[in-house]
Amino acid sequence: MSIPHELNTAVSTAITAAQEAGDLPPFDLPPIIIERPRDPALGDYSCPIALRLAKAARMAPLKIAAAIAAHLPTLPYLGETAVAPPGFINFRLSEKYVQGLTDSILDAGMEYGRLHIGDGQKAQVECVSANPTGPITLGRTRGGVMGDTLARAMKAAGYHTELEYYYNDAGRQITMLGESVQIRYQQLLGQEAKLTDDHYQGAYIADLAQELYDQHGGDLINAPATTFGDYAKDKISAAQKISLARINITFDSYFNERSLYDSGKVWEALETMNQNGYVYKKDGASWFKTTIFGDDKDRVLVKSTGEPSYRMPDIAYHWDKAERGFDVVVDLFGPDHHATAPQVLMGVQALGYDTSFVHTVLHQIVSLIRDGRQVKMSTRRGTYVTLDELVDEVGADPIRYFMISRSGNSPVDFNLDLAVEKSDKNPVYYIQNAHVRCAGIFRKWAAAGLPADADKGADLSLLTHPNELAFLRKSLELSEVLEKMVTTAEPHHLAFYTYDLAAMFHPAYETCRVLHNDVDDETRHARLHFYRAAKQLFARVLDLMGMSAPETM
RNA sequence: GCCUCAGUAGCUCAAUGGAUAGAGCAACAGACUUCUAAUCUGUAGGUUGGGGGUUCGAUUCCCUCCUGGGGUACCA
Repeated sequence: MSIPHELNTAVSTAITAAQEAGDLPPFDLPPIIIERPRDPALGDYSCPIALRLAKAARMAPLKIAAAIAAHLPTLPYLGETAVAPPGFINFRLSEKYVQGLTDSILDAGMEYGRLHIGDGQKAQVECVSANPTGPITLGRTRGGVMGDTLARAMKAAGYHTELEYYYNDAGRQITMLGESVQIRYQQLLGQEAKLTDDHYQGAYIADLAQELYDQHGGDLINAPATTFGDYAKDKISAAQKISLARINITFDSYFNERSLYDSGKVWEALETMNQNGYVYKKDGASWFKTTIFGDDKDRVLVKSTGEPSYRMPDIAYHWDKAERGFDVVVDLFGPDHHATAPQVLMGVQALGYDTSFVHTVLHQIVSLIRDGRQVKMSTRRGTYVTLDELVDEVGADPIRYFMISRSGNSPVDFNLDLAVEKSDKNPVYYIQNAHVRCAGIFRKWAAAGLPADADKGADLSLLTHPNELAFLRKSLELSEVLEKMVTTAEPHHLAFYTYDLAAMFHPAYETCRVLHNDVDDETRHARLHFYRAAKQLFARVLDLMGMSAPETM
């Protein structure tokens, strides 16, 4: 159990004990909150419960705080506990405990920060879910990085987590894809054929047509559009997987939209919604009474052509998720889906399911900045920048970092110049350089012929510099950050935390040298241990973000 | 019109209803015979869009107005 949770319990028992002793009157206990004080000088943790109890207890907050503090059980890792106006109870970790965090980090290794709040629970994160009709765009990339980062955090929190990609291999978009390739193919054969505005314009369409021509010559001239569509979607989907793998996103499962038709799930869902009284016919189409759920108008489920609208299979898909029994499902949607995401959940409710297990995470757009100016992109004209192009230009690590460097509610301005800059202005570089600096110490140590395990059994009480202690205190926060990420489904907390961690590391590196002549052997060994732990911790947090931890740069 | 996101330092953004609203960039002033200065130290910078309300306490919750982005298909 993490320290905030233990403090929570401790405060709770202290209040009960104070009440039994007659130091506090009886009252209903509101939720106890343990937080980090704004000013670290006040302590490591803080509890404002006394302020909240003032009214119910009819006592001055300061007196309540004192009564609680007097009944607190002793906890091994705590130093002093103080009561401060207007009524805070402030907790401070003992220095010995903080110094010992080096061992905690090294013992836990790549499991450091592990939580148990998700133990025994099944979770799913769904993201990207682009149609296999073109390259991965930056918007989908953002959702993918956010989703993958959340999935990593959820695994660290104990959830059995799978990352899923909903593969839209049915419907109108695939039809248009097939026709687009077919038309390009016909053009290669010198036939009169033209793309309309609804077709895909990108150069990759012509490339696919050329591939088919190279393989089959003119033999496909009478083949149906589906022949071209099936070929194109398989090729494009394979390319999408490769693109995403380049930024360390690999999916545990691909869910095919087509399977929802093959299994009859789509029509079964419609029928069930109909039986539950949520569907009616109008103008030859089947409508979903979303207004029952507060929508401003009803929505079409099946078009008058008899073809389901995109909504119908999406509902069936989420119905399937509900039946698969996940305890938590996280769905990531870009700004173009902000309106439709709630409609899908309404559908699941119309099917008789509680949808509170689904967390929809929305994010805003990504724009590229080059030379201080926004890069113009247009999906229609096919002049958008793809994930592959971005990886080619800046590499995977900056993409992973910058895509979670803002709250999903804020747009991301991806600065191409900054992303590759080798200086402290570039947060990616700044963070990774902390790991590099640690690695440098061990390289130098080995080059000097010193024993690799010299820090074994080192006297950790020599780690007394405020910069060292501040870094170690920060290291303890990882599990709290992971918990916040999981409970709020907000991955940006990890990006900020990691930056802060680096900002606490570099001052320690400047002030607490290892190999300098004026450092005595005892201190030298303790510090070597400190940097061993620091290196391990940066490897850990970088891994949680899907980034590399380089030895040199 | 309706839905949604945003409005916080010059700029880009943080801040589970708590203490003096924080970082980075930009600006200014300093620090290298260095385990790579690929960094550090310091200064300055605020009516949290306006106005109400709830609360012991509001950037945070509620109402209202203003401004900007996105969405508002029998496309996905």
